[in-house]
Amino acid sequence: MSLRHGVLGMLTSGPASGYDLLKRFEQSLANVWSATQSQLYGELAKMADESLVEVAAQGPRGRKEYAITQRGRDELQHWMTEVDPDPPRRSAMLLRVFFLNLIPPDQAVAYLRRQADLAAHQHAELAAIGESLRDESDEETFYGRIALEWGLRASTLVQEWAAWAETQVKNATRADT
Amino acid sequence: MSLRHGVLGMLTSGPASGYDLLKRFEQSLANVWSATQSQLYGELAKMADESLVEVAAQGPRGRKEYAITQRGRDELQHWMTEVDPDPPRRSAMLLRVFFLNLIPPDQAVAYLRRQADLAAHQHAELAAIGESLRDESDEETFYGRIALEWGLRASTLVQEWAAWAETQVKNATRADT
DNA sequence: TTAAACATGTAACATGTTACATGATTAG
DNA sequence: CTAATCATGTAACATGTTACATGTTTAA
Repeated sequence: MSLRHGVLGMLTSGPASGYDLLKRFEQSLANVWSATQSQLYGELAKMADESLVEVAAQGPRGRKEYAITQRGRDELQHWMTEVDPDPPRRSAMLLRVFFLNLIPPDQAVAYLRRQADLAAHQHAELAAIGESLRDESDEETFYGRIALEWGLRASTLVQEWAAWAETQVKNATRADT
Repeated sequence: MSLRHGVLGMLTSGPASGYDLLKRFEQSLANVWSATQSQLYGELAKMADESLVEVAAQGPRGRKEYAITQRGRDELQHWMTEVDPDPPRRSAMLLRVFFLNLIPPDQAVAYLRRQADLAAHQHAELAAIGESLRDESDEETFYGRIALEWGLRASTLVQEWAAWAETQVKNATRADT
């Protein structure tokens, strides 16, 4: 149920339409909580039903600007301070690692290198976002930078871990023969 | 569509029933790919329809032992070597970080400390699993250990990052006044 | 004899993805 | 005038969770 909290959080910086929200999810939240257009419109309707948001204004092309209500603020507050985040329960990358014994060691090594490469690319992308934030000063982006730092460290971790794993596989292979 | 690949991977070490598979998912795969009983029975039925697995034997209490077929092995091989794993698209923990500006700095710090604590607990649990694997020798557990090492490093990362973030928040707060 | 473990299956519901359908407004 | 952007909505389908329903076998 975190999509709604993402929406509520976005609405704290001002009213927005479903369309606006989609852009914001794609831009700033893409790496943290993805959402599709379809999901957003559906969730906004449900949240309006439950009075967590309300239609504050209408615009051209049937545009509906939603604003967060007090109930919405309360719900967001509660979620922020009293609900522990669920840890991620699934990693497609690690699931494959579990079954790497099913392919020859050289292919396992290729898999690990590929993961390191993907992580390097991700690191570069995140670093670019960091660069683009260079001018923008604090307040608005402060915690965005904190989250960004997590991403930077996580992608470095994958690269280091994959390199370590590669040496493990090679040692084991040599010891085998 | 990775549940089915998890099942296929499990079945490479021999035939198993839905019940067996559930235990194995709970024990060894819990941190990597979770699955419920309901999901497993449903997926096994679908996979049998598609000839990726077959009922190899029946046992007491209506027990059905499924075995992987050649088609299943081919599918698994393809997934392992030719399909890039999807990166995780959602982190409830980081989503909250994005909105930490909505709560007072001392509460934001409390949030970060809580995440560090949770990560420390997770690290301890994983270390215990590592200990329990101490006796068990290679082959079977080799790549499990590699995956475990990822978990250990990831939980350390969260602790270090949270500590760093805490200093950032404190510096910013002091500079503010 | 009775509790725990074994064993399967399904219904209801929540969440998430892709594709389709429709139309208004703006900028070049 | 016409392409891009703005804007909403829904249908179909896939995936995932919780709860219910049912019955057998084994071990204490």
